[in-house]
Amino acid sequence: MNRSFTERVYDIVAKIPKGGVLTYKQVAKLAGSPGAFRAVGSAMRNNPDKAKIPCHRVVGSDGGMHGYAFGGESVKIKILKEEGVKFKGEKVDFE
DNA sequence: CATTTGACAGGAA
DNA sequence: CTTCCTGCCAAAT
Repeated sequence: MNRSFTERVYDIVAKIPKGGVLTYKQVAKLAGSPGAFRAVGSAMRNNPDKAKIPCHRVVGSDGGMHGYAFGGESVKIKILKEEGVKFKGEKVDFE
């Protein structure tokens, strides 16, 4: 398991089901460091493989986004809607 | 080893 | 509701 925290994050994000969204905090927690949500964002920004890392399924604590490395936040929201995620204004609607 | 940075979170004003 | 500050963690330089 020579996997860095970031590697683990990629694995977790890649496992997010379609129509589902996890917060940076959740991903960080699942990755083993419940306080490393910042490192999670850094990993997403690196995004070594967008085809396997749906970073658009990772949102902030308020269900909003802070950026998207492949088109912009607007596109990110659009993709999530296409995935079947409900939106509340410009933020993901949890439930 | 020390410093800087970042797609964050939470609280205060 | 918006803006600023602080705290936390990991990777990069």
